[in-house]
Amino acid sequence: MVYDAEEVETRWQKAWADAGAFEAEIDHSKPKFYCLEMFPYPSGNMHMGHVRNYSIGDAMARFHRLMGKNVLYPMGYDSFGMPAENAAKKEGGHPHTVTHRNIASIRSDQERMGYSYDWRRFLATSDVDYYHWNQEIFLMLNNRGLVERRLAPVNWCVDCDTVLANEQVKNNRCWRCGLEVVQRDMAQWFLRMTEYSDELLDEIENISFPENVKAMQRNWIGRSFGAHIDFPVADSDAVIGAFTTRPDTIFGVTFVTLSPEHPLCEELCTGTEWEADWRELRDECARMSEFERINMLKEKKGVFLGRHAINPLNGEKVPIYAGNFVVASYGTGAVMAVPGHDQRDYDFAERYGIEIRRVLVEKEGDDPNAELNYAFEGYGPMVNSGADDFDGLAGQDAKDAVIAALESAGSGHGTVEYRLKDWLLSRQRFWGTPIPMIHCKTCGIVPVPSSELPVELPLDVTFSEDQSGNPLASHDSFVNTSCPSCGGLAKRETDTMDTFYDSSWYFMRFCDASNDSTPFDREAVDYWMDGGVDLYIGGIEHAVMHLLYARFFTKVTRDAGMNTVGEPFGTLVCQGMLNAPAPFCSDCNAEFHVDLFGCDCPTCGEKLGTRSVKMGKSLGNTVSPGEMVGRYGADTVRLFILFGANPEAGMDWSDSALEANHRQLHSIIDAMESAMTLGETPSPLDDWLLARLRVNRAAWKDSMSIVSIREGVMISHYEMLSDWAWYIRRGGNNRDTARQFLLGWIPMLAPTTPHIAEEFWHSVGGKGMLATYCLEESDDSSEEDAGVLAREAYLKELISSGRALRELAERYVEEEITSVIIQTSPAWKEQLAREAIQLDSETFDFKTGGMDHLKSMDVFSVEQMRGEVMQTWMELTMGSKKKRGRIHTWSQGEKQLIMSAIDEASTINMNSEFIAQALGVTSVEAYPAGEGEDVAGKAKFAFPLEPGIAFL
RNA sequence: GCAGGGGUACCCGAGUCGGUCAAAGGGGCCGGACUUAAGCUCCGGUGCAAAGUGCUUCGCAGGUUCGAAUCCUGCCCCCUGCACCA
Repeated sequence: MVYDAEEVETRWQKAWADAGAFEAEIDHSKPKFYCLEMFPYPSGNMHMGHVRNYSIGDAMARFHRLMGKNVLYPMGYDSFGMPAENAAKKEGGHPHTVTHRNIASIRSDQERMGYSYDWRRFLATSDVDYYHWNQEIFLMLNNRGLVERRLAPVNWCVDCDTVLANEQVKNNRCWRCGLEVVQRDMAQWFLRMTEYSDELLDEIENISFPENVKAMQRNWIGRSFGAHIDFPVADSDAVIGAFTTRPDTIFGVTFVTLSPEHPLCEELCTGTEWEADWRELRDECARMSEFERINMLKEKKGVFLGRHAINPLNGEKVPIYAGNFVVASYGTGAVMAVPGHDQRDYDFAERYGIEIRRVLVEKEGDDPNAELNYAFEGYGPMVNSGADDFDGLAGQDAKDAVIAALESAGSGHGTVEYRLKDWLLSRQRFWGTPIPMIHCKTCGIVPVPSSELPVELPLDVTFSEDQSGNPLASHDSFVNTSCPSCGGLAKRETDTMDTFYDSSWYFMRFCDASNDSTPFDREAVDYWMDGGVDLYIGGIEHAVMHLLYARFFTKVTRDAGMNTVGEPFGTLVCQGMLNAPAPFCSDCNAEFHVDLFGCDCPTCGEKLGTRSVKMGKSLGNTVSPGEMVGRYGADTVRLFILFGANPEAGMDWSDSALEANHRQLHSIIDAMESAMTLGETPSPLDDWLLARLRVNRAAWKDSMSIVSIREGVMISHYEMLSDWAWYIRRGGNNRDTARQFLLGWIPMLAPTTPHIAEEFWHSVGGKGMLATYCLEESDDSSEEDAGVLAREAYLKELISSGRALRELAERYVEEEITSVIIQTSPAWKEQLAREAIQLDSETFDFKTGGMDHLKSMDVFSVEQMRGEVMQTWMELTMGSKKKRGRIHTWSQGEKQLIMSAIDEASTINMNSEFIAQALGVTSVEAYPAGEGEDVAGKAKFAFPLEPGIAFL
């Protein structure tokens, strides 16, 4: 067949769309399956990373449709954000125009791939009919006390001209543009996500996210249990509150350290001889870039502030320092320092000559006064507390006792600290959801009433390169409004929402995407999201940000009575990197742009090699999906992507592998065509082929169910084809069998290569449309199949060992090899085998009773055979040093063959022509060893299912 | 430093409740068949040795076992995330 991929693919894409094949509705009679990919930011054309993401999702959506599930598989666009705004500036247009142009482009790329989305549920977050509901939800959050406006030091990105949330700062750099962020004090909107810290953390245990994602989230939330301890400052009213996870070391406190930025520092040392040193340290820390700071901090540095703090449990006075290693934003920005049991404090104390006191021993009975030459950070019994109540207590008991003492003394309490901060939501940008708040001089800040939503972004704004700041702020008709409360003149909030807000609930909107009266209907979300999205696929880069925000939103909407879900995502799969070759210098350990292929290293001058690295614009090692689809078709590209590696694994782009996959499709096409021309001759091969279908299909379902798509494709696109080829080679020639086989096989091709599968389906006269077809057969393994398969496997094995032997035989046989004599197992060995299998199935203990049993058997009575009989028996039951007994290694089917007394010799003779051909000889003859001449002394090798083979 | 994941043949990559594992599958390479000719398709080979049973190999070094890619201990290396978090 001439395979015109584009013609076939676009034809079926149209047919599927016309038939509404992928439109999903709530149907309680079927199990649901919600398959979702992280929706894209529409930046223009679809890239290979997208192709991988969606090909995985589409394969799973189609697979689950085949399995009879009611599948929801939607697509939309995360279309608010900076790039559109920047593009608009560049071309002097409006982000809305840019966005819609990009959406049209990526959508048409997706359609060309044939992804089975329910396009009726399309959404774009920058459309009013979406962000209207962002605002509605914002009011809900506000009502629930989860919205807060406060002055706070925030991360500011000069380049993006906006603040960033903590999650969006990586190594002190902006996650989007990479510029270093600076700190600013600003009034900002926050969502109080920390209200949900515990639930967000605790429920990680119960969701099936990959371990690394779970670890990152745990890490990010960073809960630590400990105590808050107040250290009064001597001769002052001031109190230093410190957080510690180790209250059991409180008697080892020999100084207290404040972060240089701590407000108490100034208060304590102003006007004293120590002020100058502190100012210097503070300024130095403030001045340092991230890079310097990391290097600097290897050296713990501090200054004495001239005052002392009082340990509330023993009244001891200890010096107060400011230290460069204390983080202002964690805990209280003050640390009780225990050099004996904290390495950082130890280093610091050593440097400044501060006492290092042991208050824990490693194990009971150790010398409480043994000198410490390193900080012992483990748990052990308390010593030297100066109070008998504590000495001897260890671990949690010790902590509890200290906390209780603090609480009764009124100078501290047990507490929990989190690394997680509230979500800084506001952005000083145009292209985002306007925060529905109004600033009124008389009433203060007033929310826009729900009835007046949506607050729309004005379209009459011109963007230009030289403009800075947020155009909303200078848009009079947007800004000027009246107060909903007093009716007086008021101004709108001009900050917009972080775009991560948009993606925090879109998966719920998809359940009810056209609802124009509420964000979504509760019934719809409860149906589709029961147990969470069944399969969520996307990149690891959202492990913390998006996935955490989405979990937070799902919990809040649940608490607001909008659904009963709680956790948004059931199974999460993070697809691996897509790599492609790029020039690489091994000496400099650096990668270069593809333009430098074959050149010398621009740094050191060595010849550049190549290395597979992440596809990306910066190196130019990208591959255009459009071009590949144009050349080979969408099915080939999908096959390559899905067969190249399992979803989570990284994969390398390879042109030759892509071509190989294209050839594979051609082979499958040829197989389909050859099937149409078969005759009507039944043979035992027919049973074999259909048994293979059942076995393969069962294995395929298992693999696909756990998203091991690569294993699934190996079966559907490779194993099945080899089985078909084997059937033909063996002389299979039955049209009915072929049809049955194809009707079973073609649906297995559909998840990966849906278009060509649909084409096949119609050419063999499959029922209805394959896209909506449902596999009903169950593939329970039957004993009959096992036997049929084992018989054929026996021949395959015979040929395979025959081939190996032929090569050896050639060295010994003078003339050209022309024939093969096969001596099969003598009857008595078969008898022993049957006996052993029988005994084994009765859980007979061969170790203790094996020999006695053998001696009771008839074969054993022939004296001159005893040696061989014994040896055979051992081979069957016990095996040798490195090989287990055959009864343990034979498959179920092989045992069946032996028990049913397969006549190996006649099985071989019936297939002698085929075997002869496979072994490259003109004749093959078989007989049981002992019933003919012992050719070449091969009788001794004859064993059940392993005949002795002689080449002549 | 902490946490998570890895190290398998020329390459990619399965395999880890111990034996059926010299180790699936694909790519590449080699050989054969078909063909006027193939870069097409099909078949076979691809650690060493060998008329079959043997040897060496799954990051390194030990250990458990009749038997280890698989289990245990220690070490080395790579990737990813967090990072003076008290």
